[in-house]
Amino acid sequence: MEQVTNIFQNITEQECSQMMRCFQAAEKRYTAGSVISTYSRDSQKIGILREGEANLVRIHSDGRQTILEDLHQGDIFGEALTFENFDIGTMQVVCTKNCRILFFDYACLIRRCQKACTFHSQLVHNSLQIMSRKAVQLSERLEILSQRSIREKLLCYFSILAARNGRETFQLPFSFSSLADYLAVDRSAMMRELKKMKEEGLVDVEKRRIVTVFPRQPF
Amino acid sequence: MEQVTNIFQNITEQECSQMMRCFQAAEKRYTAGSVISTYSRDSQKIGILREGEANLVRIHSDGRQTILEDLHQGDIFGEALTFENFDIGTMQVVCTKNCRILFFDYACLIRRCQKACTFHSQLVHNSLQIMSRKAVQLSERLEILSQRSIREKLLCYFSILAARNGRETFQLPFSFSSLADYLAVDRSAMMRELKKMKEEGLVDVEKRRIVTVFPRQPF
DNA sequence: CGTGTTTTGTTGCAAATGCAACAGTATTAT
DNA sequence: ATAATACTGTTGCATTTGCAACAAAACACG
Repeated sequence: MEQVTNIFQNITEQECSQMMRCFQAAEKRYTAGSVISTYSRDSQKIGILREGEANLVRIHSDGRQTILEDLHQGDIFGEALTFENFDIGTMQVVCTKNCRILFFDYACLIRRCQKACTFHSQLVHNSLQIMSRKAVQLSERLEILSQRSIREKLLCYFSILAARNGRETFQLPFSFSSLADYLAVDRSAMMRELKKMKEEGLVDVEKRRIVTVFPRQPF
Repeated sequence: MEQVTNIFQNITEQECSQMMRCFQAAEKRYTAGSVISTYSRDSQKIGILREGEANLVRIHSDGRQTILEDLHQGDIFGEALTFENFDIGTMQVVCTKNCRILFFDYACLIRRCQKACTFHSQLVHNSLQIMSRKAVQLSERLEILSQRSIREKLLCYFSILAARNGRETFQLPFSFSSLADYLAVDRSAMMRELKKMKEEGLVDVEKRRIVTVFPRQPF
């Protein structure tokens, strides 16, 4: 089974452009830092991030704002998908890099158009896939953050990476500083703990190459 | 705009039963503790939790298992939705309470059936809604768990509840013990911090009724 | 090549947190 | 009504963690 990363996956270039006409899709460009606000009351648009990066943020009453999701290439977003039963106006999509975004009517996605495009169910399938993968990714990070200690967080994350790589050796996908952010812990405290773990022979770290030495299950 | 909590929302009883015949849907019952494992290779089923509670868990190679999602009434799940591009076999749905689950073919959801039911797009809409709400809920919890201190976690969660309720007073949706679990902190440490916050006049707590006293923005 | 910037590695110290344990209260079941 | 169970509130203590600060190393770039 193939991984769906793009909402247009398994839809040919030709079908795609046909569909875009059919959907009256429009592509827009945004510069880093700008806010996407094309939400009109009568026609709900959904956006597809073709290029760049953006955040879905909530603006709190006290002025603080928190990032609800970070959107990457291929992600879909829109009032119709996330803003429902939230105070619109408290939610925004903010570009963190220059973005290219494709908009089309949400109604087109869930309903077959008049021309009854055959690839329509593929589109729905892809949307569901993208959204469910996101849920799993979020749950994974939640699982890590709900560990109590730095050591447990590291081990939890490492075991996920190891599993993903199919062996007990793997490459860290980012710097130790970012790792600390990802685990939501203090960097120096994390380094200290990592050192201890090395000394105890739990892991082997050289550069960003990690070798986990998990104790065998006794059973 | 109405909140979608049920995949059959805005679909009449009659349409629903018609659709169920059309989909060859089948309802099954599971007792608390049992594992749902009706995933066959050729026909991908999705499940709808009509009653009860269940967890989507991953079984790690070291025997540990972690909860990826907890499923409640109205949630949808299935290999087609979450298990793709994961090692099936490492993922299970485990009932935590007695459950009533409705199964039908995933293909039916994304593709119109032969009889071209008109309420089909409503079904797709509902599915997308349920899944996107889940993503927002998960992000919300992530936002909370990425706070560094117990105090920050409490305040973050409280401000979400307050915003949700539209005022600075609200009711805790669960016990303090569960709250500690939700925030992934030690219960006694949380009680201690809560007491301090009361003493400092930051919050007012009586039973499960919380009144937040956030300092006014200066500007 | 040199220079400015980011990342890594360390440490002392104060504060926050988890753990264990216990008693009192509320809630539920029998 | 009574027993059993779950929840609340509290405390002492050891440990972990965050914070601040600094130096060395690695990297980026003109």
